[in-house]
Amino acid sequence: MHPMVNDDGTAKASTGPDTDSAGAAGGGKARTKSRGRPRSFDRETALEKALLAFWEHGYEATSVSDLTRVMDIGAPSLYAAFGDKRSLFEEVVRMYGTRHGSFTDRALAEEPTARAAVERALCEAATAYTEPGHPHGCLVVHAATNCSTPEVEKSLRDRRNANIAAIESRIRADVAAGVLPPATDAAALARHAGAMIQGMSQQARDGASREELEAVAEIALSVWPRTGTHTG
Amino acid sequence: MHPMVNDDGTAKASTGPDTDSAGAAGGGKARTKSRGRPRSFDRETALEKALLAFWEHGYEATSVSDLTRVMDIGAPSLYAAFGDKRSLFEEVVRMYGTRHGSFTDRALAEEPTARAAVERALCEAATAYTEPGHPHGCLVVHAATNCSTPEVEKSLRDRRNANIAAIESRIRADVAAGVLPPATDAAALARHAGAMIQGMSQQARDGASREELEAVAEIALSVWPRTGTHTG
DNA sequence: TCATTTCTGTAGCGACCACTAGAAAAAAGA
DNA sequence: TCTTTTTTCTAGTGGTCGCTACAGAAATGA
Repeated sequence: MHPMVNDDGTAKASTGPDTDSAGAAGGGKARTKSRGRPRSFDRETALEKALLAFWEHGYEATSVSDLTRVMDIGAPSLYAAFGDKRSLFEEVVRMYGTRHGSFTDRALAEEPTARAAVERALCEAATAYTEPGHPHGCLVVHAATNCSTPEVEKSLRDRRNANIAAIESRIRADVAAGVLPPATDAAALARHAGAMIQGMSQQARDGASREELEAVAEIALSVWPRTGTHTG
Repeated sequence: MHPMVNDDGTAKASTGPDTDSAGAAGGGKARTKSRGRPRSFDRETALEKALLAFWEHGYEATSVSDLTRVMDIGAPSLYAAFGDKRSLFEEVVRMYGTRHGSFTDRALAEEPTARAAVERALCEAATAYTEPGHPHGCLVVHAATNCSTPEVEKSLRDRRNANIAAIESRIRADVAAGVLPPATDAAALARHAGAMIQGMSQQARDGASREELEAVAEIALSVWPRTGTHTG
């Protein structure tokens, strides 16, 4: 009845037996074949379809009936495989995070300075938010604003604020390392970058092209002292 | 049956007679007393309540039953006075525009330079978006994202893009007047300001304080050459 | 007083919402 | 083959959506 998380990290409602399951004392994923009727659809493919639907229309405006149509499965199959609508959305958000929404984290981890990381993040935002093949803008920014389910709204807001906190922490590290001047207002600079990314996402939704967003990003970047090693 | 616009500029469904109405040849608003049972609520007060509800929860997530509750009127009264839900929302957006959402237009009209206008707009945005007594952020930005009624979504998007176009046109005027260098990318600079305002609105929704937004605005303003006369 | 006009409350319309009971179908194990 | 397990399809559940028919209430004009 209740959703659970199984060994491949995905939330499921009733996939996998409710009994002691695989590898209670064994070696993990020994069970390769389940026992009953096999699923007639590919779970990940269906999840991708759900991602596109939620990305385009948001959590509330995407009805279960919309979902079953684009995923091409019946409602009972959806509920059996993904739990309820909220669990499905949470799983969609997780997939979005790993596939489309991790460029800022990657930039913060891989670039040598905060300045270079933000430069790369803004530049990649311009690309990602206008990429063909999926809706424009950021799902985390737009899929649960004005949502009558407060928990869903909060979960996305937490992700947005966590992103800004990560930028701020990277900036503080540079200040501590002497890469940025000690008087740097790390919180404000991080919030500026976050607001910029979110504003660019809104602009992408409103029709701005990649080139236009890149021009915006370049302007926004000029507020940073040029101390990084990443030369755009 | 069909909504109509009467002489005070407000959209109404069946307020005012369908006959030749007041002042077909007379002096305008001669009719002060209507004929039937008088309305038991103040139309503007009810509209303000609707504004707050739509502002907080957005177009879709605010149901007619929510509206009748906060406006403290019955559904038939709502429909008689405001038409359907969409007309009511449009009127709410108009009220929002005149009461809360015109600071950019005012700044563009009153400040001597584009730079000063954007500075004032960003500063007033920080104040307006965090003002107590009403929801944070901008209704035009947040009330109809992920809306399953495309016309409503488009109407707010048009307003956002019109705002940016107005900024761009003000910048072009300064370029033509020699206040800004000829090489200025007016479109990008305007879009940057628009994205900044929208990002600040999102930040306000996500919990940023007025002071935090002002710090962001100050950073964002540093991309402009300091040629204005408005000294913040 | 009475007819006319307009608004208000009740009560409910069909459509859609998220969700599910129950039976048939398709696999594995005995 | 027969049982067990799981998924599928059909057909709904109660609830809410935006919206309205209808009758009574409250005003004006005759």
